[in-house]
Amino acid sequence: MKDYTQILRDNKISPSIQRIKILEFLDQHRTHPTVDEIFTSLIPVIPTLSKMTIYNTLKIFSARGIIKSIPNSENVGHYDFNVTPHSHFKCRKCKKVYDVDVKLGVTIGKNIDGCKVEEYNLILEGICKSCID
Amino acid sequence: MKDYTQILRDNKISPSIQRIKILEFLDQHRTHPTVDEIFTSLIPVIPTLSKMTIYNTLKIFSARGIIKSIPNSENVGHYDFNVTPHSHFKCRKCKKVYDVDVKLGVTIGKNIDGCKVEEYNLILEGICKSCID
DNA sequence: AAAGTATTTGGAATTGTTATAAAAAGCACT
DNA sequence: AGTGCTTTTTATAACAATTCCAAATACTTT
Repeated sequence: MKDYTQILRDNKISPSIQRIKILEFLDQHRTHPTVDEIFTSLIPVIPTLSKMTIYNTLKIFSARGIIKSIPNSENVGHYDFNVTPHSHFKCRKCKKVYDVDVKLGVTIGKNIDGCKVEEYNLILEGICKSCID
Repeated sequence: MKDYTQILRDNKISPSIQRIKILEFLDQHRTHPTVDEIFTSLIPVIPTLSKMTIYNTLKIFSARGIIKSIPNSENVGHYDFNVTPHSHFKCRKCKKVYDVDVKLGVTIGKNIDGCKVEEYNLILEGICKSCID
C-alpha cells in the first residue's frame, strides 16, 4: 500500500482525509474515473463528502502534476493517476479504455514546426482484442 | 466554392439550407468550432436557426464521416471538417489550435496489441512558434 | 389540395461544472 | 483548554452544454 499522505506532503498539499482517499482511489482505479464515479465510490467511506471537494482536489492534483485529465469527446472530465507518457485505446464495442504504448514522432520537450511540445495525448479508437474474437 | 449540396447528396443527406450552411461554415472555418460559435455565426444568415438543429446536424455529419468531433479537456464539443488523419497542436499561451503532421507508430486499419485501430486523435500541447519569440 | 414523412424549432429537463459564502477543521499561541 | 487565524470542506445556487420532447414547418408523393 502506497503512502498517499507522503505523496501529498511531497507536493506541498496538506493531507486531508478527502484528498488521501481521492488519490488512493485514482491510484487503484486506472480506468480514468469521472468525478461522479469517484463520488459514488467514496461517499460510503466519507459520508459528508461533497462533489465540490472532488472538483477542487482534482484541480489541485492536476496543477501539481500528480494526476492528469485526459481529453475525450463526451464532454465529461476523466482523470488518470498515470502521468508518465502513454496513450489510450478506446474500444468502440465494449467502451473500455486500455493503456497502450505507441511510438510517436514527437517527444516531450522537443520541438515540432518550431513549437515546443510540453505534453501529448494520443487517443486511439477501434475494436479491442477481446471484442474482435 | 465547393458544392456542399452535392456533398450532402453523395452522403444521402437531404440538403436543407441549415445543413448546407453548417457544412459550409465548417469547411471555411478550420478552427474546430463549437456549437455556440456556429450558432452565433449563422443566426444572421438563418434567423430562425435553433441550436438543436446544429446538434442534430453535427451528429448526422459525424455519423456519416463528413466531419469529426475532436477530443478535448474543456467539456465542450469541437468539430473538424478535416477528416484526413492529422494531429492538433494547442498553444497554452494564445490558445490557438494548429493542424500538424506527426509520425505515428500506428496507422488506421492496422493492429496494435491485437486491437484494430479505426481512428486516432493526437493532441499536442505546449507553446507555439509565435508565442516563443 | 391532401396525406405522409422528414426536418426544424422552442422550451423544458438533465447533466457536468463553477461560484459563493457559511460551517467545520486544523494550527499556533498563550 | 481557549482564542484567533487560516485552510478545507460543504451545501446551495448559478451557469453552461447538451438532450428530450412535442408542436410547427417544410418537403414529397399522390
